[in-house]
Amino acid sequence: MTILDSETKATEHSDDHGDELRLWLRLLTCTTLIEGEVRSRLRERFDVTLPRFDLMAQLDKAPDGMTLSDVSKRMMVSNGNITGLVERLVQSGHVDRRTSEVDRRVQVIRLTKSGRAEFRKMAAEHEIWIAEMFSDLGEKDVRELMRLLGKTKLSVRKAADSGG
Amino acid sequence: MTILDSETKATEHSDDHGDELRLWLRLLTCTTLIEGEVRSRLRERFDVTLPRFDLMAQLDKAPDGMTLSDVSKRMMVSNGNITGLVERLVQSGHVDRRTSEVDRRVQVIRLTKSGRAEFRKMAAEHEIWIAEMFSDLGEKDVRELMRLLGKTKLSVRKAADSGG
DNA sequence: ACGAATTGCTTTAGGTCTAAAATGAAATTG
DNA sequence: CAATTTCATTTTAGACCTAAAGCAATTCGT
Repeated sequence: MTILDSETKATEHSDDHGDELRLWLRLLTCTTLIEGEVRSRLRERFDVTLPRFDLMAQLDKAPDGMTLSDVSKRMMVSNGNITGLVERLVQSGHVDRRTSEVDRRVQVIRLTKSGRAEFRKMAAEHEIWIAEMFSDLGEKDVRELMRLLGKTKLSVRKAADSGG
Repeated sequence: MTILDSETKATEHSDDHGDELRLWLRLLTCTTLIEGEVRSRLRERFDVTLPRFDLMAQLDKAPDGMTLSDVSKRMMVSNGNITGLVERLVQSGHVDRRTSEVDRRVQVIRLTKSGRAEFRKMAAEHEIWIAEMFSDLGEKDVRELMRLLGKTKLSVRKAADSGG
């Protein structure tokens, strides 16, 4: 993987990138399956969408509130997206939004009392659903998967920073 | 993991589902990172969206064409979604769509000649991007991740079938 | 302090996605 | 064979999402 042997590799070791591609597709399949299942259960059980749940999850971890930029970074979605998402959650009374007094560009949002209560109920069930979906994996599997995905995360970030 | 000790577990081992939740969040992060990077590169390099690329990838593997239902199942997205996606690819000349002569409900779609050529070019680069993103993982890591994600896939499907 | 860059958010245009209802074709059933 | 059901697809209504442009507030360099 150093610069030196990358040339060597390119010639002698041919371009066998199929394994990584298959790995990526499998990773994507797992995520899609879980996400779809969570989405459908959230809808049936609580009549809430996944993005709203995710946003509330971020806010639940931040009792002092977050700025829209914070949320956007944490959720890894675009700024413009958050504006509309928050607007709907404000309308439904789950989220409180106010302009910062220190910097009038900034909107600080936080869960309302009822929003937090409702989220906690959903989160409790959600956690059980997830555990259920991973229940065929032993503790060791979970640890190992966690480790390998951690490594993957770093690897992807490195490639994204250098190449994009 | 047997049926027998599942009861024992439930009582003595409390409800520590945090590990699985963290695992899920990490899995989601990895997928989101890779997907975002691929999306942005496809856009910059080929001015194509990820869903279009994905659909073309499915069609490339099926020289005799696919029905919209086939595509919908393979891509794990809703039927209605495919209709619009295909329509745009037909408009841009990448995909050919015709009604089946055996069953007039069915639409058979396939890549056009130019659509296939264009896809192959994109796919070649795409494969390199993916390999690059996983490049910090050794062969052993890749194999192990593949195995664990396979196990995860089965586990999720089981939970989805029984619980949903 | 003052113009330029930056930052935080919103708006816009357009694509993607879902669930649910609707349409039309084929298969099944009494 | 007519009525019903099933199946493939489309339509609808609405939410989600991005990239890019726009706006307003702040900060920076001088």
